[in-house]
This record gives sequence, structure tokens and C-alpha cells, in this order.
Amino acid sequence: MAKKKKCIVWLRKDLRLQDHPGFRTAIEEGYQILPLYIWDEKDHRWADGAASQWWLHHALTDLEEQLETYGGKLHICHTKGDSAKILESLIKDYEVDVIFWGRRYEPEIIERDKQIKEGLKADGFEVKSFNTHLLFEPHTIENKSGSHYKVFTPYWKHCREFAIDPPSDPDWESCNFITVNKGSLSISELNLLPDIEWDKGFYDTWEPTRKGGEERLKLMKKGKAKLYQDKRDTPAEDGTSKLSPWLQWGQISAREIYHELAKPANELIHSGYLRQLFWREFSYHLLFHAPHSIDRPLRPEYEEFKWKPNTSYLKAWQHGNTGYPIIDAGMRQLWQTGWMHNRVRMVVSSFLVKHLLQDWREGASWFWDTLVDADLANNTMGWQWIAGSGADASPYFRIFNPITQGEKFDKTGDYVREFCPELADVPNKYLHKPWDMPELELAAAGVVLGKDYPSPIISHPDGRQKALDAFAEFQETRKK
DNA sequence: TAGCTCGTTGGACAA
DNA sequence: TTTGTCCAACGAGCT
Repeated sequence: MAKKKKCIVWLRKDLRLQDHPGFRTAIEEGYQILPLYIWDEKDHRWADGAASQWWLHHALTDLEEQLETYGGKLHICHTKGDSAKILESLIKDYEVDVIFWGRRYEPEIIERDKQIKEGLKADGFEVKSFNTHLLFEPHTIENKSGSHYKVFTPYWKHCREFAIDPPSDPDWESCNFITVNKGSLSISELNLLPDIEWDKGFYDTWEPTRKGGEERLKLMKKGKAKLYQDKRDTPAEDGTSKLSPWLQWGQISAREIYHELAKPANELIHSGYLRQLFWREFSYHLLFHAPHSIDRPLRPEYEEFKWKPNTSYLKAWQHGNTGYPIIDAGMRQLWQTGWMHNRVRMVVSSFLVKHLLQDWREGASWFWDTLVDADLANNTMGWQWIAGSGADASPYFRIFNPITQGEKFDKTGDYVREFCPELADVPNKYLHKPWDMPELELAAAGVVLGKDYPSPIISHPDGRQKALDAFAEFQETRKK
């Protein structure tokens, strides 16, 4: 009898069994499969942050359980920057013929994967990679002049011209696995969970399993997506999809979401949300074509911008102690739940970069470490946009006003009261500017400013003016 | 090619 | 309280 062909399916940002072209191909072509996850602590400079690691732990646990129902076992390894070595030794140990993996698009990972691929091919092994993460791969889209898009709307219009492959599930009933007896670590041995218990709120907020994501998607399908356009800007309401962490880890694919919501009859009513999926695509497109933008301004002239580093400002912002309720509620939501509402992300980012004149990279790294949905392409694009150094960036005089943004988008004050409970009894009239409240009323609400809740670290008119001055000065130096 | 239009997410101020 | 207008300037993308 002919020897069974063997393959490794190396899982990366595609921790799912559904709509997985790697698994599907392996099963269709009759391979015996070794499903592999390598926890590489140093696979690039933006290796997963603490909140992401928390999610990863649970995603792997869930994936392991799903595989077990088909008689498979997830093989788990750990390294600090040498995934290639692990692959090589597994290939030898199990006489593997081919490796399948889903492509990643972080600049340093592209480079690393290329080297691994070349190395393996030189040794006579076959490597096949697939698109498991996106609707459109960044290099496949170009504008009429043969270059990449820099503005969202034309990019989006262009993409809409193309059909998107429907998701396609592997036939797991006919799957064969390679029998593995040794060498795999347990998930807990990866030490992905925090030593200090700061993750309690995460458990209250998330069910980080495939099933948890399917539930969210079901809610969108049942009506949430229809209401999305109206509710997306109200942080007190559960009006967004919150699917970002599942998407980021690939527990649910973009294709699955797209096809669930874009059925012809629904396309229009869901278009507000679907558009957001294309924003994710667009940020991968930008990152691919401007790899330097992960830690340098996309527009090089912004290298000259004079940020004013100030540790106490940065700390106050990180810990939600700026004295601006909408900012503090957002930063505390982030810390407690590993997630922040998108509207509030813009307000807090603008405040850090404009009012406080702190380098956008400080904000980007804080988000990176604390968000369960941290995604290099989205994070980079978002911060560059707010800092004004991005491709289609916000003009420098566009400075979010933390008071009016609060009053406009958290009218009821429910959001602020949830995350800044010390302000619970402050009436709506003053909730977004407690410093304007008369002493007596403050006392009645049980708040002493500077003691129970911080006084503002900078006054809004001051912060705004300083930002305008700094950016005007920057424009001047550019002209010279 | 030159010229035209437009750009996810806003704020301040005047009327 | 609401609404309209201006705030700069530029480069992408299209015709």
C-alpha cells in the first residue's frame, strides 16, 4: 500500500476549522495532517501584547477542543524568534511532505515567511500558502495608474466591482491526522495568561471562543447590522459588532462575515457595517504598500514634528485620570475589558496627540498592549490618521473637543457613569465638565475634584491652542 | 494633460 | 437651541 502523504497545517491568524483553505486543501488532497501552532514571542517587533495573549490562550483552548471532536490534536510549540527551526525538526520527525499556512501581512512577518519558504524549498520541501485573513489581498488591488490606493472611497468603489469568494468549509468527517505522541506543550505552558489578575473584566465581557463569535455574528444578522448606522456612535449602547477580536485571531473569517450579511436582499441595509469590513481591508492595503508606517510617519515630513514628551501626561492618559470624563471612561473601559468603543478611540487618541502633544507611537503601543483586538494594520492606520501623518489624514486643526464629544455621543451619561462610577451622581448637565459645577452641587454629588476625581490635567482651550500652535509652527518649518 | 472635485468620523463662532 | 460658514491646503483620482 502506498505511504500516506503527510502535511503540517501551520495555524497563525486563522485559528478556526471553518472556511480554512489550508485545511480544506489538505483534506481534499488526502493528506494526514499535523495541526500546528507556534507561539513565537518575538516573531516581529510588534509581538502580541498582554491583552492579545489573553485572547490567544482561550482561542487555542477552544481550537484544541474543536479538533478533538474529529480525533485531532493541536501540536503546540514555543520559540523566541526561530519558528523555522521548529518547522524543520517537525518535518524530519514526522516525514512531512508539505506545509500549508495562511498568509500574514505584517512587514517583518512577510520577510520572515519568505525566508522560511525559500529555506524549505531549497531543502526540497513543498510549501503552499493561502489567503485566510482578508477579502482582498493587499497586492491584488491597484488603481488605474497601476499604483496602490491612498484614499478610502475610491479603493472601496473599486473593490466592490469584484465578487468575493464564498466561505468553504473543509470536510472534517474525512480527515486523517498524523499520530503525535510527544513534543507538544500544553497551552498553559505558554504562560499567556497574566500573573497578576487584571483580566477579571475580560471574562465578564467576552466569550473568546468560535461559538462566542458566532453568537455576535448571529446578533448582527438578526438586526444589529441594520441598526448599526444609527447606533454605532453611542458608546453606552452595544451598537457595534464587537467582532474585531475574533476577526483579528481568525476565529471567524472576513469572508464568513461578509457573506452572512451581504446576501443580495440585505446588502443595502447592511452596507454601513460592510463598509467597515473594507476599512480593515484598506488598512492592510496601506500597510503592505507603506511598511515603514508601523513606527514611522507615513508622510516623511512628519518626522520633523516636535512632540513634547511628558511622562505624567502619558500616565494620566493611560490610567484614565485626565479629568475629562469621556476620555477617562474610554481608557478605563480599555483597561478593564481589553476593548474600547470606536468613537471613543478617536476622542482619546486626538486628546493624547493634540491636547497633550504626545507622540502617536506612545498611544499606538499602549493600545497594542491593552486591546484584545490589536491589529497592526488597523492600529497603525488609526493613529497615523489622528496624528495627521497618515495617507488621507485629518487636518491639523481638526481637534476633537472632549466635552462636546461627550455631550453629543454620551447624552445620557450612561457610558461615563459605568466606567467612572465616582461621577455617578453628577447631573447630566455637568457630567462631561464636572469642573464647571458649583461647589455645593459637587458636594451633593459626593465629589471633591482632585480627590475623588481628578481636575483636568489641561484646560480644553489651552490644549487646543497649544496643539494649533505646534501644528502651525510645523507647517511653517515645512515651507522653509 | 490639465483641470476639477473631493476627502469616514470636527470645532468655533456668528447669526 | 439650531444652523450655516469658515477654517488650509494638498494630493489622489478621475475625466
